[in-house]
Amino acid sequence: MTTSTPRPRASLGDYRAIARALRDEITAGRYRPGDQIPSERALAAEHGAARNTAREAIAELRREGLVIAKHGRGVFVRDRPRWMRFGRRRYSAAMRSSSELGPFGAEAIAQGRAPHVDSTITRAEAAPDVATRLGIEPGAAIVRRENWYFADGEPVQVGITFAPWHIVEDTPLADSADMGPEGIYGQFSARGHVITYIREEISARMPSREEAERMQIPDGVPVIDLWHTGIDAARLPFEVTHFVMRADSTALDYDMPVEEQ
Amino acid sequence: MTTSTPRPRASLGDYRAIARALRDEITAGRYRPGDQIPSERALAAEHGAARNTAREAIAELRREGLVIAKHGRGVFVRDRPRWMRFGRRRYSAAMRSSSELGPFGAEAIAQGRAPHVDSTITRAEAAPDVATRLGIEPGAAIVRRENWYFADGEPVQVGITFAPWHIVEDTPLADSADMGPEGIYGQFSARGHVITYIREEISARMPSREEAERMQIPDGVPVIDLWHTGIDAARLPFEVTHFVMRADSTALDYDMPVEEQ
DNA sequence: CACGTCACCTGGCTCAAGCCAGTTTGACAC
DNA sequence: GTGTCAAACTGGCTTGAGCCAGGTGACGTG
Repeated sequence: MTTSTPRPRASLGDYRAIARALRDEITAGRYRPGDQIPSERALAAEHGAARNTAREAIAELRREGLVIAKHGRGVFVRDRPRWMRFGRRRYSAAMRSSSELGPFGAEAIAQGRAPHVDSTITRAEAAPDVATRLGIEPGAAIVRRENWYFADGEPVQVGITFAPWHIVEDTPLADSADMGPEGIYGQFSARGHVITYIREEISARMPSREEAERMQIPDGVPVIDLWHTGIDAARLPFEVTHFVMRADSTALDYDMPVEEQ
Repeated sequence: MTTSTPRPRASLGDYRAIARALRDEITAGRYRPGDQIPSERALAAEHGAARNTAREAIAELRREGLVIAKHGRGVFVRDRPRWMRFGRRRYSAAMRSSSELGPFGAEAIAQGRAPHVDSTITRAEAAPDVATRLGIEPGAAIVRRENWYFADGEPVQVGITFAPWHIVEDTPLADSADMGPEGIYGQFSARGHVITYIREEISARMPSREEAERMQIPDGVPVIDLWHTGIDAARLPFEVTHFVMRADSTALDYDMPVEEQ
């Protein structure tokens, strides 16, 4: 300690107060999306607090997803990303034939964003998660199709599709990224599996560190974790897809009859 | 500074390293749910770091939802909460008549947890959010039924139901918590609105500070934000409910036909 | 004009110290 | 035995210092 001053107990020195002040200014529109907020050092001076305290206030706003810090550049108010909505209709035949882009591309364009998909296709063995949903034995041969979906160059969701190998064998499903004009469900149709019912299991959680890095998810943004199962007219599951979606830019939207079909 | 020692740059002094070490011990089962992990001071000593650094490591684990800190007592490994699943069936007539508890109570009991609901019923005016979903004018008279759902005494979700006043007038819906044996949808049925379709708009986000406090949501746990609309056989919406659910203990589970009914 | 380089910003992280407020525990008085 | 109260723990928060690394722009040199 420099001197033995009893530390005058700073006037307000509360990181929550600083956070609140900033939050208010942001929500009031004094700082707009993309604007830079004062630096940690400036905030500290302004509030008569230590830099660490200002830093803690900023950490709180980051956790809330209000701001985003860029090393060496500053802290900026987050853009409220545009929402992309997905629901039951993305699987309908109408959607399928109306667009070469698939449901993701169609929604992206509807939101004025440029879609782009990266695919990696491999053969694999069914993990228990997948096997139970497909009604097959764990370890059975499957195809694994990992798709990264980008809007305006930003990754917004990943979907990993699994299907039994005996269904996809000798079709583009087994090894090609190009699903033709009818998309992936057109290919399954051609093999006799018309998507008729879907099951969607939805939860949310914080991304793992790895997911946060690969999807460039800022602090304070959760992900939607969605297991989708495609079921054919014979009530047999033929495909499951595990989606992980940025929750700040994705909403799910379902309408359905209440009673059993 | 006490002296002008050049600070020997701690051996590892990385909060991420400490966090990783702890995380590994937790996932490996060395610390089990409910166990107390070493105190901030002990961790710091153990790793030859400053207490602040150990503290930062713990903060990371809290954000990840792995541990929970109790002031004055210590830091404990979180119990993995049991999941409650909700889906389309909770609105079905079968569910309605089978249980006096409603879908929440039924699911809680299925999970071996004791359900409990707190209700506050008021008359209000429709906010734009609500009005557009109900297809009425903003500001129109509505009933507002706020329900807090508890499992084993812990609040796990809130649902605020809104319905037009002209529908609920002179029924228990307008002012009573007791919905009778058929539950809330039984009451709507009696007024000519049989729930036939539902629309569910789902997203996820971090809880606000206030929500986190009222629902006792630990750090690092997001919430599922669900707008539910009840639609009758004439395709008219008669009720909307805004749910906020702890995402670490709630999953949504829908199965539905792909095509329009 | 192009290109480097360097000062000066930014946030990221750490340290060592200290005060405060909850919680537990055990010694001591009654 | 029962109650009380203080000591010794816990986490919560703050200070002010310092080093590091990324980013930017002015300035100077070729």
